[in-house]
Amino acid sequence: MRELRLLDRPWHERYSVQRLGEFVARCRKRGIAVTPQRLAVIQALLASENHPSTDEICAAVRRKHPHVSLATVHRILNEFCEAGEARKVTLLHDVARYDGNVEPHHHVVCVRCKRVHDIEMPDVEKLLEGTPSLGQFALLRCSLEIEALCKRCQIAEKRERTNRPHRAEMD
Amino acid sequence: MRELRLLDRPWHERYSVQRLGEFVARCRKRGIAVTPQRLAVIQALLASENHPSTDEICAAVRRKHPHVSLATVHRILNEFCEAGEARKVTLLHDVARYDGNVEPHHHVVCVRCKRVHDIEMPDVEKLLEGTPSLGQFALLRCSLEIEALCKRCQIAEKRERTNRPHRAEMD
DNA sequence: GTGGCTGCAAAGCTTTTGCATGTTC
DNA sequence: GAACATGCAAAAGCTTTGCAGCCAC
Repeated sequence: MRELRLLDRPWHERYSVQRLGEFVARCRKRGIAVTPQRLAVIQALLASENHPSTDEICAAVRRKHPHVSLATVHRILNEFCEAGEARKVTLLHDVARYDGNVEPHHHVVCVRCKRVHDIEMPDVEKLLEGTPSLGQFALLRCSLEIEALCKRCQIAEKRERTNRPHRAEMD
Repeated sequence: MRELRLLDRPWHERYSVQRLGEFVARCRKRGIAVTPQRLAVIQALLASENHPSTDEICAAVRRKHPHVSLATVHRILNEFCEAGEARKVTLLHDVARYDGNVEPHHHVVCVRCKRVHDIEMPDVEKLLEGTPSLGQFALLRCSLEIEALCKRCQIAEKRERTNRPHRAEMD
């Protein structure tokens, strides 16, 4: 399998320009107001090639709008994730979680209740064979995180969707 | 690829018993004192099939040792991770990190400085094809997290290992 | 003009740290 | 007995929330 490669800068550039161009239209469609703060946050987010923390985004935003509050950046980033404008890299970030199983294995995570279960998938480790490094990174090991919905949360989501007046919600 | 499966309880049981049996010997080998608190934590960790938070471990430990402090559980779990007795499921847990790229893609993470870079690996998405669910979990999407060391940290680690162990650098 | 958005400050959580005391080897 | 581990409480981070004022639509 020889498809493993870092996403490069030209790709990133083209993607960002396109997303930025669509941003206002997407907000309108979702009924989200287009404010200077939201524009500044999406710009900072798309400009960054690291995966920035709220603090870093806030610092970038403040270079042009020094008055912007950290709390607002938090609120905006959360909205963006719900709206599909951004993705939280750290699904399980709120509390540290530990695993007594130190053998190589992978995880299924319920995106709603954050329950985690181990899975076995021996072929995944092979993905790294023959690729000791990637750009500046020396590869050590890999683990697959499968996002899922557990039974209990499937039922809860269905109930919520039928009971509650529907927002435009795309999966 | 038909190897995807949840790790089941019998496997977990056997593994835990073995690890627990080796625990004291492993501590001796590493020069870590065997205290009642550390024993209670490793027991709680191996007994759990969820991936418990520090708080949950502490609650489990307190059922037998009501005096144990949450700070101690934190300290012990961190030690266990360094000693290879446990694994932190949430590598990037300290701060929330966001990604402006909402297309399916994967990540390389430097385990030392936590720098993250996007990677493309189209075949990985195919791992889930033909497996809509696993046990109680309805699968949605997956993302591969490759643990690695970036150039800067490779150099830093090498320096640390050859020089005497000074840990005076942070960026 | 109105409903939603923002800034500020305070509160809420999780995790870490300092220090005196207690334990392991 | 010496070095290390623990408990407690306080501090340190990150994130969320309440509320008055402001702005996009």
